[in-house]
Amino acid sequence: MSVQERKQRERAERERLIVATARELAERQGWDAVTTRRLAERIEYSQPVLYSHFRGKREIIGAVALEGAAELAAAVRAATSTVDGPRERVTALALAYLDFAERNPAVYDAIFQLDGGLAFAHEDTPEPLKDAFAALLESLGEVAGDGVHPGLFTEVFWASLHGLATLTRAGRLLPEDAAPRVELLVDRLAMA
Amino acid sequence: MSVQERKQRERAERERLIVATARELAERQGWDAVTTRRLAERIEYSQPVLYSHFRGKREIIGAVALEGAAELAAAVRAATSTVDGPRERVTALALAYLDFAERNPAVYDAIFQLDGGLAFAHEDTPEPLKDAFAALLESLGEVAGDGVHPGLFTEVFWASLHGLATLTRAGRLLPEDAAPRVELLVDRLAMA
DNA sequence: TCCGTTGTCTAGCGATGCTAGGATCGAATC
DNA sequence: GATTCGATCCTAGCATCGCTAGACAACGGA
Repeated sequence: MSVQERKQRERAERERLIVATARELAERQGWDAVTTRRLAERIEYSQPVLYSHFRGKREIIGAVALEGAAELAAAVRAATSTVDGPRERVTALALAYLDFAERNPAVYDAIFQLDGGLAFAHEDTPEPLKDAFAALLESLGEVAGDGVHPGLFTEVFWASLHGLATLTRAGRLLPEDAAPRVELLVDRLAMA
Repeated sequence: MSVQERKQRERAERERLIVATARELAERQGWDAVTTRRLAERIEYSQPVLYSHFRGKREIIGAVALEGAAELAAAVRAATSTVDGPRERVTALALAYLDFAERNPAVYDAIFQLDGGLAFAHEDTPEPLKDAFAALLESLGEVAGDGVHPGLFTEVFWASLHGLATLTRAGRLLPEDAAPRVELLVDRLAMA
């Protein structure tokens, strides 16, 4: 029994190593640099080992995405928990969200841009993704305004943040004016 | 002289063929299916011919992006030109923008998601891209509100639309609620 | 001590973007 | 009209990609 448990532990540990290495490599050199060969070399195993843990590269991206979604949810909650006032919380949320996207571009891509083979907007959506949306909803639902469904409002606000994040990082928007953009967005969208 | 001119015409014609074929293939089967081999086969030339027109696949994507940007600008102007009232124009703009993204997903990706090797937010940004932004600015600048820079407002509104477009198409948002999302966005962001 | 399972690696497949080098064709010159 | 010469295009190939088959070794249980 104990032998099996040890092997399971080692296997789980190796899986964490794969995900962490993929993430680090992606963050450092971009997802294009995350090839199965390079990844295998970094973890000091051969390529086929990766396929004993994941179906393919997509699933590895998906694993990074889930890990990142949990961190994003935590970051948002941490940023809003210490702030008084609904409107101020929303501002803090927006800044925390954009800050996360800026500091973890590869992870952000894994969550929202790349195909990690994850389901969205269904009941079989992985828990971390639903929880990340829930974290947004907690603060944004307060400022949806009368007669506006909190979920709908959260979707719209989230989409705006997502647009700012991706367009900025893709070089479509200059990062200098990030602050006034957030200010404008919160001023107009948040009621109360 | 006439011989050279004919050759130039034929060359330009072939270049258009390459771009049109790449676009059609991308729209039909996704950008992943647009390989240099398949593209070469479709235009009935060998692969190296592509490289006598473009530096590589990136530049082909860029060419599709420029063509698409011009069409997007035209679509936005067409949708807004026949509408009375600033607010109504903005609603029409938003719907036209999202409609374009939905009906030309591959082209939209080429413009805003993929790396087409294009410069943005600089003075050396290609004209069609600057003009597409200008087309948005024409209608959005009217509803920026007092003391708000029209360019900044346009950026924020555009980012919101971009977020809705990409999240919807990536399966992150359900398409059913598209209409109320737009309504909410226009209601809150547009002043006047 | 032997067997069988489990785990890992080497080697290779088809496909990718891109390029070198030779063949071919047509226009200009004698 | 024959001949050169440059432009144009294609065949063939390189390195790399994601992924997999099959050989091999290591180790627990009989």
